[in-house]
Amino acid sequence: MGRAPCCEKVGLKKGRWTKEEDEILARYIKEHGEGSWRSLPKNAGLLRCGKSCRLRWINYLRADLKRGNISEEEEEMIIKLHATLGNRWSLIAGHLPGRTDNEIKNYWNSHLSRRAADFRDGVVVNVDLSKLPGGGKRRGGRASRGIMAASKAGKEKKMKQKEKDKGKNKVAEAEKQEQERKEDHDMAVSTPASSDSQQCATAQSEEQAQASASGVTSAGPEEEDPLALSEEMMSALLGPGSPKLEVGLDGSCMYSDSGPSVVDRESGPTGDVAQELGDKAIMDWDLMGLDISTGTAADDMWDSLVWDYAADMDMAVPDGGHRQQQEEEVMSDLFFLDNM
DNA sequence: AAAGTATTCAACCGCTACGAT
DNA sequence: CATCGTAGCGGTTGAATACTT
Repeated sequence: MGRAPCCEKVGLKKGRWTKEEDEILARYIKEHGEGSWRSLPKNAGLLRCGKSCRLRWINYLRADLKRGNISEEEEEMIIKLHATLGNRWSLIAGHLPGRTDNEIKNYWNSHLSRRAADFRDGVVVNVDLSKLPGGGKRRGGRASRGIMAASKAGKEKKMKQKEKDKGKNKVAEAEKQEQERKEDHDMAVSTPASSDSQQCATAQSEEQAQASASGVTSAGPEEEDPLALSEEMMSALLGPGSPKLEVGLDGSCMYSDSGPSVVDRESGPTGDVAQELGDKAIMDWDLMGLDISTGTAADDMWDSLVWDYAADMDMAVPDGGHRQQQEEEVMSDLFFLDNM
């Protein structure tokens, strides 16, 4: 015997909520409080299922919801949290007061995932958009929120368009530099993410690429990298009361002893091993077997990230067949590049 | 101005975890 | 322990809309 449906579907309204329905729901919850979603629509006189009511309340009607565009800070937070938590939108939303999981999920899917996907393979392609069919112009489609907001005023619109183009140039410049760097370092090829188990590495790869794309390595001093790995951000990721993270000269992440508490070396957030060095605990971030070596200064961390592909394979993928498969993927990527 | 296309986002759907019985 | 009901989560869908041609 199958389970009874969560709500009586017959005769219930679906689709967009009307203003009247919103008012009824909001008024009812104001009087009776949240909960009992199954009985709520009946009691409130709504022709909706409880699930729909709950969703409408949580995602739209709650008083503490933040309206308006996602700020740069929030966007940065989402990116970092997603790199750590994956698609656990409710958890991510928990770190962003006033934002719902649905909103964040939508924002990710429409704004951020594509950006991430562009760099997912770690193979950054330098493409002259002007040489593409149509001169690389977009063929229709709704503008992003930022552009939409700017389009409210004609002058602002033009200004925003300029900024947009500037951003494109910035990305292209970063890609160009990345390409040059690749030519300089034959082995500096990042690994394509091939499974969920490499999500952390993928996230790292994304961040690397995004940091690159945002001008860390090429932009002038006026360009502030919105996606830079900040100490505050990482500390926030580790939860309240966590010590600050510092990036060591050798690429290891280091907990500063200035933090309010000492991190249990056995249960670091994502690090596999912690070792004592003086009065500091140093985390060697394994990152799912991907070795990351950095340059000599933490400031240049992203600039000088080197993904030692061969070494990774030896260490992380002992299985010969799997290794060969991944090597083929990389070769495939390179072949694709050659034929661009 | 109309048609075509891309994008956004509210809402739905299916699944699962968890508490109650 | 098994079953049921509920809440919550993440994936997906489709209408609305913006933009280009």
